[in-house]
Amino acid sequence: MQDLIKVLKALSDETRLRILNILLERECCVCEVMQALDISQSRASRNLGILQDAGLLKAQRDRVWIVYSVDWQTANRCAAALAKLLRDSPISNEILAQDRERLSLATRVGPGCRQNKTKKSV
Amino acid sequence: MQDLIKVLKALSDETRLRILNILLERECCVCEVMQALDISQSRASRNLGILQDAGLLKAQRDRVWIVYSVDWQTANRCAAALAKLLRDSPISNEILAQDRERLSLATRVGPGCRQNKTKKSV
DNA sequence: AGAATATATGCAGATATGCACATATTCACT
DNA sequence: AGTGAATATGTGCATATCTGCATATATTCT
Repeated sequence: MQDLIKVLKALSDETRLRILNILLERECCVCEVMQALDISQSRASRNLGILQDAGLLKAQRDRVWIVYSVDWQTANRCAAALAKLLRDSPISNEILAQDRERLSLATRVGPGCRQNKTKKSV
Repeated sequence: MQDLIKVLKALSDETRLRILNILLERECCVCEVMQALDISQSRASRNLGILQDAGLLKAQRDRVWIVYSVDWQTANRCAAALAKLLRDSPISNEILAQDRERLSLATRVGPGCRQNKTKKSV
C-alpha cells in the first residue's frame, strides 16, 4: 500500500504532472525540463527525483546529461492498480484485511456507544 | 487539471485508501467507518468529507445516519483519466500546452546559459 | 418544545511539503 | 590534475496537511 501511496503523492502535484506531460512527448534532461516549464534548476531536479523515487521515471546518463524518461513498466502497473482500486479492491494488505474484518462486525451505532470516556459519570 | 490533482491528493493518504477499501465492500455511515478502521469520529468524518469533495463519494441521509458510498460515475471517469495520463497525454490544459510549446524550443544547454544573474559580472 | 444522537467543524499543535538560494558532487575534456 | 558544465542536495522559510479535543449543527423521537 505504501508504494501506491508514494506514486499517488508523486502524481498529485501540478509541477510533476507538467513534467510527466512533457516526458510523454519525449525524454528530457534536467535543463530541458527547466526550459519547458520555465522553472528553477533545483525545482526541476527535485521533482524529477520524486517521480523517479516513486518508480515512474528512469534516469540514464548521456554524456554530460542525465536523461529522464517514463518507466513504462512501473507506470503501467500503477495505472492498472489504480484502475482496479476504483473498481474492485486490488491491494493485498494486512491493514486493509483487518479493516474489512472489523467492518463485518460494525453496526450503526454512534460514538457515544463506544467511547464513554467523554461522558461525565454523573 | 486541478480536479485531477484534487482526486490524486484525496487518494494519496492511507486513511482514505482504507476508507475506500471498506466502501467498496459496502456503503457505510460515519460510525461504521470509525469502527471498521478503529479511528476517531472527527478523523472519519473529515476524511470522508475530503473524498466526497474530490467527487469520489456521495452522501445520502438514511434516517439518523449519513450513508457514504462510492460515486462510480466520477470514480470511473477518474480511473480512465489516470490510465490515459500514464499512457498518453489526456488533459487539455493551457499550461500543459504552453509547456509543450516551450519544450519544442528547448535545447540541451544548462542553467548557466540562461540565468546569468547568479554569475558575478567580475 | 426538549432531549438524545449522529455528524460536521473551529481551533491548536505537530508534522510534512514545496520552493529558492547557495553549495556540493559528478562527469567530460584538456 | 584542473577547469567548466550539468545535476544533486543542505538549509531555511512559508504554507499545507493531519489529527484530537471541544463544540456546533441537524435530525429524530417523546
